[in-house]
Amino acid sequence: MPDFVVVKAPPRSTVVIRTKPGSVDRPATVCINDTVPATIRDVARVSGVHVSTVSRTFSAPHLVNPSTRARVLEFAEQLGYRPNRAARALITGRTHNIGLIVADIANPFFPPLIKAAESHARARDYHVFVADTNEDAGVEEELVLALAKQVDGVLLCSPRMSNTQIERLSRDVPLVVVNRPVPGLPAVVMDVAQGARLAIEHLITLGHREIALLGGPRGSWTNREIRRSATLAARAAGSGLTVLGPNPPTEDSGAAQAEAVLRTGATAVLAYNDLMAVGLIDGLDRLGVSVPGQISVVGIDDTALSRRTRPTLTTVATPTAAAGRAAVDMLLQHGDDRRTTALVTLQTELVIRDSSGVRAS
Amino acid sequence: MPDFVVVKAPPRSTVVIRTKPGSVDRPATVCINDTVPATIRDVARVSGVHVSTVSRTFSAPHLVNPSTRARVLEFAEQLGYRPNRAARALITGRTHNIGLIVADIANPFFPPLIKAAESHARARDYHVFVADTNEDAGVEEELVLALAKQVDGVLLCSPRMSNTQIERLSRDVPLVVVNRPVPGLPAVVMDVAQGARLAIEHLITLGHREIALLGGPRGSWTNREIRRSATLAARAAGSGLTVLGPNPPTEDSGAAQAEAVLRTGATAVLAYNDLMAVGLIDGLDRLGVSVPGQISVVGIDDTALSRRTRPTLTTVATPTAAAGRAAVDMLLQHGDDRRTTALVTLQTELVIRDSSGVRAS
DNA sequence: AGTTCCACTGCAAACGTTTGTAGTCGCTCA
DNA sequence: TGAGCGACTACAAACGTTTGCAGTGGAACT
Repeated sequence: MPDFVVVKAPPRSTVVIRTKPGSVDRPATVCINDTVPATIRDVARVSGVHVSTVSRTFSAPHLVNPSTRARVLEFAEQLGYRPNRAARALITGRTHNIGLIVADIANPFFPPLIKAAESHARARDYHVFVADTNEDAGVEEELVLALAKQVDGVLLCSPRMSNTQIERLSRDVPLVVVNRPVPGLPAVVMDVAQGARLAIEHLITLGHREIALLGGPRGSWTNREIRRSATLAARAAGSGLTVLGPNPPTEDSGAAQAEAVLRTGATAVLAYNDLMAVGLIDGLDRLGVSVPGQISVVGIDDTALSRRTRPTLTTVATPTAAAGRAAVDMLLQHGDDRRTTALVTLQTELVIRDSSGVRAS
Repeated sequence: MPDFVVVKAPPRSTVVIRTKPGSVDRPATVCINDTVPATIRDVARVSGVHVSTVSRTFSAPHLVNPSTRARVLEFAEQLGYRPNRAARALITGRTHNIGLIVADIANPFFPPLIKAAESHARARDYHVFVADTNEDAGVEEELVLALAKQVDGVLLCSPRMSNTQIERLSRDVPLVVVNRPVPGLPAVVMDVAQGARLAIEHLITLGHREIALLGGPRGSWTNREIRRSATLAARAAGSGLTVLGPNPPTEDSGAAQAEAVLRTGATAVLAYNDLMAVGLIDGLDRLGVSVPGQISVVGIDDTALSRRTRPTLTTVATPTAAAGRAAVDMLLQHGDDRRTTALVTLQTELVIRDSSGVRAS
């Protein structure tokens, strides 16, 4: 039973009056301050122990006597004490923050990834900075540098930078790359090659012999993979594949390519992502071309969109949430041992819906 | 012309050798360390000035001699020096970070808001923590508390907490609330009342006399506003309005309410948000009810979805990006003067698309 | 020549933590 | 009885900055 009370009162400082002459080193009245947050020092004063003991109560509980610990915790609770992570970071060098850099938050591919990464990180007591580069490599670099001192690592999602740039940055801060393998760095990628192959095979099974590939952005590794794999799969089946692009990975861009797609004479199209596929369907619709009646369209990513369009979209499902979680895990593991490299490849699968159909004769 | 050179070499510490006996206090050879980041102290040593001068070079340039400043900047550049924001925060009390707490990142309402807020904040040299509460008030509170020490303020988007809770939290950290007015706190809200009125009037103009309101989540201020305003508008026109709910603001929930909507006998529905509207349309479709043939459906938010559904969705457009920017502005203004209160109300407008039509006779 | 002022720079304390080292105390064991 | 040990706690330095204060030298004014 502590022989002092906790009251509310205005000014800074925890120690106010000593009523009992006996307790010289512990205040009899404690002043909870409403405006200035309590520090470890306040807790120490009130509970009559040294700050280091309070510190250990939180960061190494097994080193402090259970009864002392209980008392400290009680006062910490009463004072509303919360450790200052910035101060802790200053001395330990670990911030318990991570950075998450994406090309475009509004692109429906990313929110599930962000959500999964954030909740996974928080479950491990990490907070997440989210930043948007607007598909700009320069912004990407600046952002990593700006965040470097505030985080224990950065998740670089679908970066548009060069490998060299990325490697250089990785000397300033641990990096995990998502959606692209970078030699010497941990990365998590989706097996889009497999997905693209499945998509092409699906279209060929439906009788299509001339297929168009609606390409994505220039810097994208995913784009190159899709192209490589689709070309191979088409050739293996003796079908033609016409590649269009590079194009920005947006809905508008997909719509704008509708005429170009028609000119290729293809009866089926594989698009770089759902967004472009949806745009393309709209564009074709405006030209009076029906999907899948006259042309089949397949997307990639299986974003929330794909179930909502009419016709619903056949697409390659990429496990974005799993990728977010995996990336966080790799970052937190590799925090110290930065030399370790690993490449996690996540499987993709084809989701057949209504936008692909048998070739019109 | 500085009489020392900059070379690459492995170990910590900037000062290595003095070749010229004359320059006792400035190193002749400088060791750029690849693994440990340069501190203000390294820059000071190399440029032969005190740390405080280096500090001022960055935080109060007008106080340092232009030529000194130039030299310091040059060496800072060469050493790759970047100020440590955590250390700066520790002493200034300002972190240059803000927190952004949303109910569900994957809800298409939020990404545009997050994107706008992040880019607006970054333009002002602030970084943004994004966190997701999964629509849980408890998580909300915990998150604000956890973030409090690391940020200069928090944007609370569509909070599910009680006003009392929010007010209590606002004593720990400056808060700006989005999508809900809280007495005594700065907030930015959308004029959904106006939007709901416009929607109801639109439906009435189309001949509908029995309208259903598909309500949203319990804690939502927006939900109450919509209900209040829709009721008023319907009554003014002598029409009936049946309110359903509360419901979770999700697509599934909208679909699940399809039968309940039919039972009300309404020929038109106003939904709490686009997500529910889209779900409802699906649900009705599954029951063989056509939209807008038999029932008209109007959403709220004008998310990216609404243009992509078939039929495209008539909906109330809320300026989410503008709300994000406004909230950031208010937070950054009110940082010091927390007593100031302000309520920014953003206009909404009705976007008429294909999901609403004249009442079937 | 002396005074005042200004522009600039150095000094040192502070911010809230962590952590290596050095006690102190009471036990156990020989 | 005294050495040794284990459990606990105090001390103090450190992390990388900012900032009030004091000091310096020189220019301008009287």
